[in-house]
Amino acid sequence: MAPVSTTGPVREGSRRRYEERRDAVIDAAARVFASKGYDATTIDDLVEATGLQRGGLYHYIGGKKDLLIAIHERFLTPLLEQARAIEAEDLEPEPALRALAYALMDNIHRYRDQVTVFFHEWRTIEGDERWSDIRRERREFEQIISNVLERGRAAGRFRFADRRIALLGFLGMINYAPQWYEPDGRVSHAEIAEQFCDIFLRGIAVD
Amino acid sequence: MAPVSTTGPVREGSRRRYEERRDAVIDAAARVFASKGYDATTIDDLVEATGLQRGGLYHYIGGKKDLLIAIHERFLTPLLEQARAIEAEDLEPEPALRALAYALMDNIHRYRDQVTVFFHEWRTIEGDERWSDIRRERREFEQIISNVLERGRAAGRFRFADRRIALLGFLGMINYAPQWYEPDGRVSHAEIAEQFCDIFLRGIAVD
Amino acid sequence: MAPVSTTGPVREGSRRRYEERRDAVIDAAARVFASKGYDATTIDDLVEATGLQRGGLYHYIGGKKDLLIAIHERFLTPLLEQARAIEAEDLEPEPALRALAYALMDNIHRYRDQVTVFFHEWRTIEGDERWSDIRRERREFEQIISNVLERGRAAGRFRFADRRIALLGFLGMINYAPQWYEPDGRVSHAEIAEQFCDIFLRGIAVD
Amino acid sequence: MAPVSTTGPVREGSRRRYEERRDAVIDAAARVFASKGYDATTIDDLVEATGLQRGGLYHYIGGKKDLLIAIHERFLTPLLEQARAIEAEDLEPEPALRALAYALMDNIHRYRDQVTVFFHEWRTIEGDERWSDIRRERREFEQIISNVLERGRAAGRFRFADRRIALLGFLGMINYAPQWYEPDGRVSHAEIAEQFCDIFLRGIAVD
DNA sequence: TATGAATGAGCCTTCATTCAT
DNA sequence: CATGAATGAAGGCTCATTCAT
Repeated sequence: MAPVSTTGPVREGSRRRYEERRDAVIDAAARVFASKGYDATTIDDLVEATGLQRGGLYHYIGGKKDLLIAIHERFLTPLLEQARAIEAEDLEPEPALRALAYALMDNIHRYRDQVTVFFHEWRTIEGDERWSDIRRERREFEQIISNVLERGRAAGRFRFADRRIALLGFLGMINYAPQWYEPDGRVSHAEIAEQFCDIFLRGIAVD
Repeated sequence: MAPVSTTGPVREGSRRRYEERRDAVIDAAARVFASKGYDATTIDDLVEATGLQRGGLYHYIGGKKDLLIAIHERFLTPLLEQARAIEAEDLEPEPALRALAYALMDNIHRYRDQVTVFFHEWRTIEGDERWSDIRRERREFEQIISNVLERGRAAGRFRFADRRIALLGFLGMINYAPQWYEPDGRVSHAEIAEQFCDIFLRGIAVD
Repeated sequence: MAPVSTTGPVREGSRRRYEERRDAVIDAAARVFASKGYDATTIDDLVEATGLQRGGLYHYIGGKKDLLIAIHERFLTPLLEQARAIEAEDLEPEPALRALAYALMDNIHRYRDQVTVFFHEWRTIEGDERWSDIRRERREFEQIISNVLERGRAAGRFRFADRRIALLGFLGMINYAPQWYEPDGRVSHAEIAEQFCDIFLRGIAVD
Repeated sequence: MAPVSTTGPVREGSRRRYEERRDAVIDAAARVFASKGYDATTIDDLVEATGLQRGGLYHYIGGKKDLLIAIHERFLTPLLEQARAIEAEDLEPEPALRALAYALMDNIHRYRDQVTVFFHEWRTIEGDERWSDIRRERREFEQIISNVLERGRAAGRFRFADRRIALLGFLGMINYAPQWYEPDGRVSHAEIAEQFCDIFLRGIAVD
């Protein structure tokens, strides 16, 4: 490599390469965790899945548990951004709920491994210091949906005996999907979101 | 007491005591697994939870993994019996679905620990030989619900774009409950089932 | 049972029954030890082999290790008696050696399990206090053979470079038999003893 | 050193070091097994004997049982090579048998611990998949000796009632040696082999 | 950066033996 | 004599992580 380019660009480049590899490690871990479970996965499984060596792996991760945190950030951050964007659009309650359902289902589709991992292993990181951040983000996401429900009710468009129960029913329909959803299945993730919304919205519709 | 009758009752009694203790072990295990997770639970945790010693524990279980099987049977068997009884009653589609929802929610309420454990750890027993039995029972339960949906549609009472998606939406609402349900919460499990049915049944109702 | 006979005969009878059962336990243990090895055999294996229960077994044995001692006494005592009897007969060296070889081979044939067990597991009881007794008996048996060899040499009938090596060669031929001998084999144990003697005696014969 | 050549030798070197240490582990295990017995030897005994720690030990072995296989290969492979070489020399029956006896006794002398271990513990690996390989090698070794006996008989030099019994007598003399042989004893292993051959060859000689 | 040998705590399980009934 | 539940020490093995090279 030429000495001229070593200072600036190279450091940029090496940092980028570092982060690319790190992301590749996280995704590989998500894949393995999703298929065997977190505890049943050994560092050697990750070594095999990443093509790195045991020691090399630790250049990219702090430890096995950190991967769980990283895996979660991987899908929750973009999901929350989408939800905030939808909220900012100030749509009518029905299309807002549909947009949120689609975003969530799209997230499940895109980050299926990551979502699956989190779904099964969140208790593992429950005691971790970063758990509160994750918890806050999840709460915020749920609050955005809850707000839409409330807006619909206030506008006389939605009705339900208990808003929280309605919210949890809505979330349950979609969040249960990682347990059965298959990317190449008969029904696409977008159609699933649509059909769930059809049922749920008619279910809470006034009239 | 005549010598003839001594063997019978005594053996009966000791067998009963054995099974009672075994059930107590399984329930204790379910409680601990539900709170710490299966992998994070050590045999010593179970020793502490049961009051037995390490070796004594193994009189009642074949191994740690067997507990997972036993825990599942604990709640799935009565649930399936209830579902079959409901099916045998030959109710109208709407009350049939409500009865099934109630049974499922009641099951979650009663066997909360067991359901929670299964929900998180079923993959651990996926490879086990007894897994196929469990799988079959679960399939049968789902089929019973699916049949109700089909009957409703055939009778012109229900409508949905895809029966399987509707089924999974229904199951998702309820099966997601172990993730948030608290026995002493504001809304009872019966009310939860009722509200979910209100939404879902209106959501798929014709008219 | 009539009260009259309880005093004398009954105690005799019960003691005999006790010893019969004890012997049955020892033989069953020898059979299992011979086939699976001492360490690999569990008390439960013996429970199964004897038809007794765990606790009941301990009425007949002091412990697992004691069985090893008992098993050895089972074959060594009669063997030594035979050897002493042969020695007392004051035969010529050749027939004396043949008689001893036959006695040893007969012993292997009769107490095959016991001999096999001892052959593999004698080190287990090496530290035991009763080991010295066993050792002494074995020494005495070997000494009897050694004496015959010496008598033969003194009489100008046998020749060998080293008496101990000759003795060990002779013992090796026969003692190695438990490793390959099968009771229903083509060649009987008596014929084996005979052929070994044919070879060995010609091998050390003067002229 | 040119970068190109660094990979090769270095890997060679580390592989060699690995194998050297592995052999050291196997020999240490043989020593301990020979003195205390396989079952009575704990992993901690091996830890102490090797200077490694528990986990480090498992870099070199697959498990305790694997050591037994490795220990056997350690002495059987060179023995079989020697036997094949002797066979290839096409010696007269008498010197051929002497050469084989010497090779076997030399093997016992050199790999005393390993032979002792195998002698006592072969049943432990009887069920192992690699057992058939070992069995085959042993059979081949015995067959080589058997062939010599047959050649001798065909040439009118040897006589015996049954070739297999003669073979087993010959093997027994030598194979029994690990039970009593001591390296620093009065008679060397070469002399032992010689004296055994003197007796056995005269024993089966024609004339 | 990369390697992989080494660590050592900790896990699940087995098993000979005891003892209240 | 018989039972079998209970004991508890000990064993083989795994695995996340470290660190000298």
